[in-house]
Amino acid sequence: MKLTCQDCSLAELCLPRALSPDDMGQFETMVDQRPAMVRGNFLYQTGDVFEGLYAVKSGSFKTTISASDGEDQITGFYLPGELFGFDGFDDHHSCSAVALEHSCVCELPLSSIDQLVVKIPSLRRELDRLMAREITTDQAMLLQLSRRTAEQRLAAFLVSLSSRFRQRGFSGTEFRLSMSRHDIANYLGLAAETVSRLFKRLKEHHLVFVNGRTIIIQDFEALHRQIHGSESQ
Amino acid sequence: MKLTCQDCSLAELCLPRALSPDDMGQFETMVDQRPAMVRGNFLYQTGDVFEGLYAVKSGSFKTTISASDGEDQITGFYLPGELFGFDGFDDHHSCSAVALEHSCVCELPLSSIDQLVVKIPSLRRELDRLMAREITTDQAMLLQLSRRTAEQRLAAFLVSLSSRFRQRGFSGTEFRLSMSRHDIANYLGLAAETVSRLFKRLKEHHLVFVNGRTIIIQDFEALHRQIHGSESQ
DNA sequence: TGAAGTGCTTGACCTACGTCAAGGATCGAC
DNA sequence: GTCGATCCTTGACGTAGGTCAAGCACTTCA
Repeated sequence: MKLTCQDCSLAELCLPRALSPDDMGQFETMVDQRPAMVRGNFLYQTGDVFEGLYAVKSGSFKTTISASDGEDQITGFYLPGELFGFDGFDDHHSCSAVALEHSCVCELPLSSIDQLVVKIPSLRRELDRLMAREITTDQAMLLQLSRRTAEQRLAAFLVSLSSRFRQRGFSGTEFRLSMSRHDIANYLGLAAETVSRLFKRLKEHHLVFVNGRTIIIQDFEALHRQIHGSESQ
Repeated sequence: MKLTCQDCSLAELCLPRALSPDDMGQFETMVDQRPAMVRGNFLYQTGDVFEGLYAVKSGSFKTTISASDGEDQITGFYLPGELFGFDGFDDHHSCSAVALEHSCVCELPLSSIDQLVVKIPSLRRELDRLMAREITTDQAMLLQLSRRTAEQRLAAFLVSLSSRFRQRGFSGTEFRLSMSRHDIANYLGLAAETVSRLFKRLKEHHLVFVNGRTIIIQDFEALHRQIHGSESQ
């Protein structure tokens, strides 16, 4: 029982957003809905042959690259409506994608992409745009990691999640984290203990109410201010 | 007086590498050679409308994103034969490109790209590949910045430059850095003083001979070993 | 209802690297 | 050649955040 893209609640956010109703009809015949995945399942792994792009339908994912020694590095988190897998366009995936919770994706197979972009030039443009955005967010993250304090990184992380949830029609001030403290720390280039201490401080200063993985943003302005240099205290 | 792609010394490295002789003929009618640039000149700046991709013909470039406060973050260095500007596919450039020395680029205008990829499907595939590689290197850099010590980062930087020079037919063991200590530090998320001290140590341990911007790699193996955990001294 | 596993928090301690400051080397302009 | 400006080096010192260790709070499974 397949849900059409037109009926999907994510239609406005997902890839077909850029398409005319006509084109969308063509588009959705190409999209495969994949079986649901449980927490910890791999959608693909480093080195796997590139087969297509994926859109998160429900749940969430992280992508990781493996450090030759020791622990992996998380390179991104993906929420419903977000497209990922661009790292594979060079034939093989350079990272692995793991479900963070019970999740479901739609696949846009490579072969379909090739056929579709010929018929729908605006799709090609949209894919370029998304790929460029992937580059841009990675580079913004580079700046994060090398020029921001632990406090600023966590603030930026929360603000980013908040705005992505809001865009998706969820609350931007109250949400549940699908990733562990450990994952957050890894992504932000910190130790899990540091993240824990920072959450405590945010809570004490009444910027954010934190209870386990439940987040309620209380002072959005102050959080925003923290991202750049301004001392909070 | 325009040099054709066929006669260019970089033909084997640059974008047309993936093309048949026939296609290359078509390709090179579309490429514009830009006037030479001096050190410090901007090829494009953050926010500029995306006009096309650039291939380094001679010299070198850095790309930077601006931190809202204070100093910019360098996101990449580009050597002869390398293509850059992918960050602009989302309509506007998200970073600035600056010449590090007297340099020259070829431009592949966006309009030409659109025309060409229709006629030459392998070009489209090659562009996708390069864009994916840009994502992959950015993500590798994320790992660098969050999981490696200063020493490991500098070793990785030198090894990367070395192999890129070698690929381009230059010596992989003896080369001149076109960027300042400050730029290297910025790129690697370190202080310039730290980079200076690290070069001193590499020299003392006879891994690399360093004299100003001249680099001679003496013990490639040991340098390689440094990239991953193995303690040197 | 308890036992084991996993994730989170907190404290005590330590170190890699940043910052500040000063001096030396190099380069380009005239 | 010499005067500035820029770049690089070196030392002294401070600190943000890592590491280690222990205890707590869940969830899951029987």
